Amino acid sequence: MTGNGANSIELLRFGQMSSRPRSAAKRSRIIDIAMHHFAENGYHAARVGDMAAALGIAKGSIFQHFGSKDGLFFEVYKRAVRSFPKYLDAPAEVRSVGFFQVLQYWLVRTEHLLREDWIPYRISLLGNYGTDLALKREINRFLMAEDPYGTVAFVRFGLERSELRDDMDVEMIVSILDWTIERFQDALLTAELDPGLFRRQGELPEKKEARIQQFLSILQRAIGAADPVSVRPHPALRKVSGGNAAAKARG
Amino acid sequence: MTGNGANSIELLRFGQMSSRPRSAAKRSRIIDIAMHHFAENGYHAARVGDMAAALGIAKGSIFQHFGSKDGLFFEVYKRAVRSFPKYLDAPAEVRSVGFFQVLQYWLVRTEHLLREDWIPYRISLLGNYGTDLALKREINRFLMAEDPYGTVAFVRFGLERSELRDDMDVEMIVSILDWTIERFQDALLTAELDPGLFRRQGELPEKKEARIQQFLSILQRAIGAADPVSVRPHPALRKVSGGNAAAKARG
DNA sequence: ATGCTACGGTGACTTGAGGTCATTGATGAC
DNA sequence: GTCATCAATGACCTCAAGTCACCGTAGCAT
Repeated sequence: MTGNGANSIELLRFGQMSSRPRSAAKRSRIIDIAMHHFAENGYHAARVGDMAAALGIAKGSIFQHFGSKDGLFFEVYKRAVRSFPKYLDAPAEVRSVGFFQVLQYWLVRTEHLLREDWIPYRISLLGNYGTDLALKREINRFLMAEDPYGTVAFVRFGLERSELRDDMDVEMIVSILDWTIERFQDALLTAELDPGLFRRQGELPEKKEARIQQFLSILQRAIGAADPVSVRPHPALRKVSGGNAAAKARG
Repeated sequence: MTGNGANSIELLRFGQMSSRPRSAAKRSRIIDIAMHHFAENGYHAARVGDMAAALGIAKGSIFQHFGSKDGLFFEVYKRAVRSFPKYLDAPAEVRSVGFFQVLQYWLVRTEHLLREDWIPYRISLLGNYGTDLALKREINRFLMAEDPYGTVAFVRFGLERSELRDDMDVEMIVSILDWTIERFQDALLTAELDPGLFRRQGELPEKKEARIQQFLSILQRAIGAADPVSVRPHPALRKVSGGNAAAKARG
């Protein structure tokens, strides 16, 4: 490489340098290419050697940075998952309608997000189902520690608005949400991405809409407050509901 | 091996012989050992060579029978999953109480079943989360085709007794049940078998009971009929519109 | 400028597990 | 007793993960 000096100056301009400037930049490039390879070929079929070749570097370099293929994938997974929006990133006008409106917003949009950018989604699928139990344990630790979708904050949001049952542990609601949303999304999305990977749900687009509404109504009954219309007028956090999502979903 | 003749005679007594008697018996023995190896070491760490050694046969034999490690694992998985009880295998007196009683019965007992025999459970965990997307696709095809837990029949049972909402597709209820039960069981069980693999739920035994009750109540609200007390023995059992479930949910 | 040091990059090498196949040996039919 | 069939064998192949001794360069001290 000839332009090293220029290179680090350029890096400086992006403010990417910490103590190990070139290291960080290179790691990032590796993760980027690796993400494509994993997404396109799956975990096992993706070869570290190919990634190195695509980057024009030696295979050993990758191992020096990430220790192992698992380690590399873990970094890829974290980046992919962090690139997803959090629940409360929904537009303010949607948030103001309420908890279940936010859910609906994301369920409907997931498909569009997927089409724009299927790679991170595929990575998360691999991390959830297609690698190895040891790695999955790390992944779950990460998900619990970082809560990248902001599920906990989202549930608190719903609780503050009295839209969720307050007679259960927060942990329980969070788990239920995480589980069902994840599976439902997988079922919606993999129909096209990986046909046959999950119990098929609504192959037809218009059916898909109906499924989402059904699913939301189920969730609302499951974890929603008993009477979502009568929001107790708490002086401090009085957010008058714009109605309950399930009622709207029907109409 | 010396007792081949005696061996096949013994097999005859069990009526296990089809056109390929020794083949079937050997396949079975291989699957048995393989199940132990997979369960104890995980999918990747389990070595086909070790299994062959443990069986006192050549590695090539195993490949001749199953084609590949994936193929072998698939057979192991099928056997493991088929060894689990179906929902409606619950005792008649439990069944007669109703759908959710059956669910509770199994949730409470799962732990005991696990302790008696953790190996098939571990295999199903591997199949669900720890192998490879291509294999997982096969597994899901199998689960859909065979419905080894009898979820569909179980849901029909609940519908016939008017204990489940009849305003949703059966498919949807089945999916919800499959997803949540699987994840809930995983969360309950892996706390000890694979610490850190799932969001922890009830580390303490007495908490575990409470979790099960909470979980059941959630499920009941989600997919249960609006008024579970009034079980109407409808002769024609179809389309008894139960009114608005959410409104009555608080009882 | 010059030598020194530390560190990231290199690629040939090792390891080791999945998978193959020509050969062998046993089984059952005639 | 002979032969055809087919499963069992184990030496062999392939191929990708992972290692390591060496090297070149950057940054520093003199």
